[in-house]
Amino acid sequence: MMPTDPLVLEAQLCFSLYSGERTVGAAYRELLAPLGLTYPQYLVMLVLWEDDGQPVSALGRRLGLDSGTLSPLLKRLEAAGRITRRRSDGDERVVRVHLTDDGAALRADAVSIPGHLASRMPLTAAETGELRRLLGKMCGHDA
Amino acid sequence: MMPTDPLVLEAQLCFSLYSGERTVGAAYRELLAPLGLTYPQYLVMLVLWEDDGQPVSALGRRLGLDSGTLSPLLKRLEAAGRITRRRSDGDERVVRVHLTDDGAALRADAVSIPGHLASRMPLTAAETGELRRLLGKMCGHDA
DNA sequence: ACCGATTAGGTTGCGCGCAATTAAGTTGTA
DNA sequence: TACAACTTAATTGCGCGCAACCTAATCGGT
Repeated sequence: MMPTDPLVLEAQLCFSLYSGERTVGAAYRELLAPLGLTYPQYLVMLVLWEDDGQPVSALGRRLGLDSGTLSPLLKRLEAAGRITRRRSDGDERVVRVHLTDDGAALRADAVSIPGHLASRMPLTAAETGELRRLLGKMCGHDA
Repeated sequence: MMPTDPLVLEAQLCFSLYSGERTVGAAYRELLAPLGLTYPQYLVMLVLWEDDGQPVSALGRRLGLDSGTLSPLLKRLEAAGRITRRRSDGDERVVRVHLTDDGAALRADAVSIPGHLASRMPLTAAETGELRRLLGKMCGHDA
């Protein structure tokens, strides 16, 4: 019984993750193209649909992204007419991100996406749940 | 019993994957910095350590990357002295990627990386295996 | 031998991610 | 009230990923 070489590509979790993320990303890209959203932009919109008017910092905390990523992304969403950015009244440092009517309406077109994606993935609902659980545990989301 | 809103960020597999990939990526970045390699460059080196002198197309097939990603990445590895690129003798279209002595020697510094990473991740070996299995199945790597 | 189709790789353009820096606003403390 | 420490975003620079396009080399059929 030979021990598996630890440096074989497929033996490394990193490659499964790397590869899996890009596979799912490609599927989302396809579904999101009609909405005129990229995959990260969709994630930002999800957070805004949950709770409109959040500061940039809150979006960053929720998604694990910093201003270096969010600032230009939000600028593009603003240019596309999906959001507006306004300095907060109380604290001029914070920029609050608000949905436009167009941005809020986009939610209706997005509700079907998780279902479409689940149906095209060769995993059962139980497997998907287990996958989410393991990924969450991996990131230290204690549960 | 309310049904969970399908658009809640955390209910979506995509976000677990997105987030997990970046978490693991950050861990690799830290371990790879002393070697002067980025995470994708490390994946390319893994493939070359397994089998030196492969054409660019073979690297792309193995990693799921196209020339738009690989060409500049390989150029940077070449500039760093880790690889060389030579047109194939038989077919002038194919470019074969070869490790330099430096690139080959780097393998010795890399063998400890998978172990270090596994030890800092809050998953058991069994969980990691299950995670890899699910990710593989998700990507259609029939097994 | 010729010519269209195919294949391999490179280039361009754009949108992330992330580190590092900067600028502006706010808070705490003397 | 002055002033240093802190907080919030924006900016810069670089390296991916990927789509779209381009060029050069090879192959296939006639």
